[in-house]
Amino acid sequence: MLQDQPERLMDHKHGEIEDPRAVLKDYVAKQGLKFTRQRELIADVFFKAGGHLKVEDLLEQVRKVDNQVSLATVYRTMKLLTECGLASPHRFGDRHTRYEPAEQEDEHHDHLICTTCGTIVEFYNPKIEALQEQVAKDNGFRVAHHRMELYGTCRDCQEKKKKS
Amino acid sequence: MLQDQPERLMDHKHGEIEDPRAVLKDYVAKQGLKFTRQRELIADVFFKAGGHLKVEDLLEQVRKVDNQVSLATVYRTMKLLTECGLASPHRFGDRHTRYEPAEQEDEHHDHLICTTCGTIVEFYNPKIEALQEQVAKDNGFRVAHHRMELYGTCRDCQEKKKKS
DNA sequence: CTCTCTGCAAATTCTTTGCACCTAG
DNA sequence: CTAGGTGCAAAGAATTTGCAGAGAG
Repeated sequence: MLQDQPERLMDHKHGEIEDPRAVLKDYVAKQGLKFTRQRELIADVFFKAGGHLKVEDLLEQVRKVDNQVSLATVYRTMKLLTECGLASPHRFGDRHTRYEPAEQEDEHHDHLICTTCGTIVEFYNPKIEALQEQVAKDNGFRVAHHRMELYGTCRDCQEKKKKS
Repeated sequence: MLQDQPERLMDHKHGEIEDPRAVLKDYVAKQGLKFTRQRELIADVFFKAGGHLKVEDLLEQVRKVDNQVSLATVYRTMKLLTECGLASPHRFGDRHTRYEPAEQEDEHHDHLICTTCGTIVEFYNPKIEALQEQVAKDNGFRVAHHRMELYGTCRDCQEKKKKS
């Protein structure tokens, strides 16, 4: 099951925001908030990791550097990163919220998820995107965002299953 | 926000299982389980409602008939309906699990969701389905199921927004 | 210095579970 | 009769929040 596995993350990186730390610093300054040691650390860890992490995973990574950081601060910081457009929350098969770096314009992607080993692969298919727009239009909707997730078995897990 | 609104449900029905109550009765018998008053009632209410209900909504409906039924029983029954292939859980933007009648083979559909009024519209687009298969194949995945949700504003809410 | 942050623990929200009584088969 | 089911209340799990002391600007 997807539930509680150590996860292998995708090996492909998607378009990233130039300097997320700077964006955060700016946002924080403009709002009269503070650029704290914890926020810096959490943001750094998050962007280094590259995505699809549960808050708990993030905390674990963060604590390797500073084990005083609390879970609440990680939650609060991820919410802040979401507000300033640097991260976005996702929910896949399990009950945890996972964050990934926010997409740039035209950098949107969808997900392939292996329900056996938990691998998450990103993809982008312009034909599908176009058809989605069409479907929305046909139904009178203006689409703000969407999600598409294909759940199944990855190549490795298919082969392992054959052998056993 | 989608969060806590009274919801308007879709006005279109999709392919349904002939006699869900019979399927449940069968399943229950085969497993040495029991076909109780509560299970019957919950299943009836669920199939009459047609989908996208939160467990809480379901309980509310059920209690109109028998207000002794407990939330726990509704949870347990929906799990049972899921096991016997009559219902499937979904999670949209908010934090509630919603159930909808299970899809028949080739009766799959996806969702358009209005984030203003909560309306959910179902659709099916064979071209998109085919492209999804293709993408999966290209990535070495065998797809078991998928979800696609387009979030945006429905026609009515777009017009209301213009006026105000 | 001041106002925001942080860590902690308690509170919330949704969902699951243990248990004593109840009921379908 | 006798599993299995139900209602209730308590437990869990993920996330949020109140508060008093800590720290950024």
